[in-house]
Amino acid sequence: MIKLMAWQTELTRQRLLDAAVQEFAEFGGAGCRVDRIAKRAGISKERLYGYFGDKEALFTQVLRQELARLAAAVPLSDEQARDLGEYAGRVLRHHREHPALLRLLYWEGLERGGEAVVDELGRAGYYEEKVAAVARAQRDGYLTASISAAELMYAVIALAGWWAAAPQVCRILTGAVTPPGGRGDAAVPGEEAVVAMVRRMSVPDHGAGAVGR
Amino acid sequence: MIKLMAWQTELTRQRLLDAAVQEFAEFGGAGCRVDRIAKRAGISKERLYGYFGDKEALFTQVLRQELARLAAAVPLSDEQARDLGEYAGRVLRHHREHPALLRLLYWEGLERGGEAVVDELGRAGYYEEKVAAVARAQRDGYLTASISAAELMYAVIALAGWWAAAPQVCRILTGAVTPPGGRGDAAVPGEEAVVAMVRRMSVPDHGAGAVGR
DNA sequence: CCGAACTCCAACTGGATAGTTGGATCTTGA
DNA sequence: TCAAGATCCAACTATCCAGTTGGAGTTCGG
Repeated sequence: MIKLMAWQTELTRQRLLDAAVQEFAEFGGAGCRVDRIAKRAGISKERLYGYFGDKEALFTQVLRQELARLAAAVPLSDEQARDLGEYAGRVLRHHREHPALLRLLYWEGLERGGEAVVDELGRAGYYEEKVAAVARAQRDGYLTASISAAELMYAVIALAGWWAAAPQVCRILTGAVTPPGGRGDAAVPGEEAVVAMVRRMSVPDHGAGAVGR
Repeated sequence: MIKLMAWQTELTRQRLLDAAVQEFAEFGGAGCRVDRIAKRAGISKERLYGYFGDKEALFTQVLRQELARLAAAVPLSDEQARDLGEYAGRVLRHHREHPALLRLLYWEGLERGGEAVVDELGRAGYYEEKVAAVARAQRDGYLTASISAAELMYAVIALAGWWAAAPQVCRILTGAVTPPGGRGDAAVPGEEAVVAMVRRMSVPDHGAGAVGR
């Protein structure tokens, strides 16, 4: 008989995981503190080690779970791929609502980007699907063929998410210099602007484009 | 009489600073190790503390010096602002040749992005100049006016530099999944693609645009 | 009610690391 | 040749932090 896990164990585990996501997103792998995670979760450190083994394993777990979810978070059907700008807008909105995941992605990139990364094959699937959808939209004349599908996806992701990687530059760019000891807010680029930029860059080259008509 | 600094002191200092740039770029503020910096520089740790005080001060120094240089690195005259794509290409090339500085920028963004940042006012100047140049190019009809100058600059910087923030995603996007224990290379987007994307998004809206003709 | 598993907590260990110190050696200007 | 300051180096201290342990309280199934 399999143990039925009555009790709160699943909840406890989840609380720890959630706290870890927040902590890692805020401080990264090198800057985070196990004690802080436990305190944040309201769970004893002993439990954390009981469930996850060690900090490294917990980090890996967090990355695997959250970044796979992130890659799959904003779907892209063939239909939708015909207006990449709209898609970029949705990606931007998603990131704005879940900035922690975006930061997680960047920590992973800076701290471990050189090595093979957690669940690389699995995550690759999500991106491949989207690139393929874009390629089909190009083939059918809804998007320019003068830029590769992968590079169009690159542009979408970069434009929709760069602000979280360098918020200080965004603040400077928009002229919102942080004055007293105030915590400068995110300074996300305007959604309409991102939508417009991606549309303009991806629109078919001339004549009877099918997009928008 | 001012002390003339004969001796190698300036060189010693510079070696330490250079090593610190490399170390910080590689590991960030939380992950770097003072001993490693000293060893990398071939200078004793004692000297490092003699010159810079402590790790925090050294980090601040590195950020101030290198990131101000980075902001000023790729100039943008009014003339050049008329072809933003070409400018994006230059920025990309610069980043590709000095990836350490780009990583420095991202570490700063992730670790300290929320707070007011080193030399924010000084650095703002460099960006303001460029935004202003773009705005003039828009006013004169060389670039679309449908996207704000600041947001166009945002796009240029994001497209030219995002790859270093999330190299793992770039690797996945381009299908170059890291196989053995191999250190996956940077997977920088193609320069022509970036140039093309920025040109397409910034081209004047219709009719007698002055660009490229 | 009992035992097993869950939980807490505080104290502890061990290793890594920031920063210091003292003494030896070398460089340079006078 | 001398003094001052630059450099090295190895050892040292103090702290921080990951991970462990033991004991006590709690909650469930039976």
